[in-house]
This record gives sequence, C-alpha cells and structure tokens, in this order.
Amino acid sequence: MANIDPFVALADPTRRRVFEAIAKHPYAVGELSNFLPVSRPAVSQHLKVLSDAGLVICRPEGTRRIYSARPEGLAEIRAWLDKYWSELLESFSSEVDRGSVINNDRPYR
Amino acid sequence: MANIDPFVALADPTRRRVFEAIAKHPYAVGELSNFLPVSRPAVSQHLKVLSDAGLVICRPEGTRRIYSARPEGLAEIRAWLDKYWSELLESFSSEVDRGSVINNDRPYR
DNA sequence: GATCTATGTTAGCCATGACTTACCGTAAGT
DNA sequence: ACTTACGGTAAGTCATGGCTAACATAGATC
Repeated sequence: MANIDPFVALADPTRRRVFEAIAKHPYAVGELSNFLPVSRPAVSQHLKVLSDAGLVICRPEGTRRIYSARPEGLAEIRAWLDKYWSELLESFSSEVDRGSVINNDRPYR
Repeated sequence: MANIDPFVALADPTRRRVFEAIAKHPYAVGELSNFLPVSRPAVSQHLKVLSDAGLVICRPEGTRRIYSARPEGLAEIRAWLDKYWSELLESFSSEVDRGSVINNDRPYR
C-alpha cells in the first residue's frame, strides 16, 4: 500500500534473493528463512517491502502465508528500461548526425 | 571500477534523475547541478557511482567533463529482467495448469 | 607562474534501513 | 481451552550512504 519504488525494493541483495526464489516458485515465510542467511522476521520485513512495491502477493493457507511473485510488478521497471534504452539510441544517433561524436563541438545548450 | 550493482545505482531518486538527464543527452557536472536540487559535489559523487556501475562514461573537454550514458550499462538490468520475467511466466502458466490460480488480483497485502 | 574555472575529494553530520530479539495475534489439532 | 506452528510487529542497535562545506587538483588564459 505504500507504493514503494521497485528499483529500491530490488536494490537490496537479500531482498532480491527473496524475490528470485519466489519467482521460481511460491514459498512460505519460514521456508524462505530456512535457506536464506537472515532471520524469519527479516524475511517478513523484506516481503512487506516487496509487497508494497507490487512485486509480490500472498495468499493465506492455514497459519502459513504463501508468497508468489507478481509479473505486473516488473512492468514498471521494464517500462522505464524500454524508455531510456530507446532514448539512449536516439541521442546517440542524433549526435552522430551532428558529428559531435567525432569532433569536439559543444552540443549543449 | 568498483563494479557497483546497477540496481543499487538506480535506486536513489536523485541519482536516477542524473542518469535520466544524461540519457537524453550528455551534460557537464555543473550543468547538472544547475537544474538538480543538490550541490555540485553531490552530483559528482552520484556520477562516480553511476560510472562504477558502468551506466555512464565521461570524456574530458578542457576543464569540463562531459558525461554521457552508456547503453551497455542497462544490459545487466535488462538481462535480469528478461530472465525473471520469463521464469514468472513459466511458473504462472504451470500453476494455471494445476488450477491453483484463481485470479490475479491482489486480495492480500 | 598567477589566476580563474570546472571538477574531484575529504571530513563530518544526519537520516535511512537492514537486522535481531522479544512479543503478540491467529489458525489448526488435541 | 490449551498447545503448537506460523508469521507479523515493535524496539533497539549498527552500518551504510547521501548531503554540505572545505580543501585539493587539472586545464586554459593571460
């Protein structure tokens, strides 16, 4: 609910490992803390961040909560990537057109 | 030189604004600090991080240093994204096959 | 070489956040 | 109702990092 930036959510290495595990297949919190080098509350906190970033959802199953990854959560990153990837190609080609890649013109302002 | 994680480099909002500006077209450090809400040394430090992450490259031009974005720097993120995007689709479709996915709303936090 | 401009670097401050321990709530089994 | 299992939450600690101010460095111009 906190609308966390997915880049921030995935920047932490531990949290990214949590997401990568969940992306392969859903897990409960305890399972994750078994093969991750942090405590169960830490995993729980990471899952909250991932959830707030829209990267993960959970469904209760008895006393357990099964977390699974949410493909739409990656869409924001993908959109950003596509945008600036194409902008990079544009700016590169336009600089080539002006010849400012070869010589030392000042193409700024 | 420090091989910084591109996710970490782009997680900071200010640093991402620096990269986004540079992606549109190259800038010198002072130019960036003019329209960014941080001091020039801060911009310089952000540029160092971006450079260590391989997202940016600079060429000296007199006393100025012109920074431009480096498309290959985004490749690592793109590769990661493609990998886990496809993994998500796989695991999702296999769960659908098993009938364990009812809907893809977000009923729980 | 003196000096100005543009930038990198250092030191220190302060906020953020990742982590653990302890605690509390909730669902199932007996 | 009690117990057990599982997981979210609070408090507190510690490390990281983003920021500014002050200093250091390199190129250009005279």
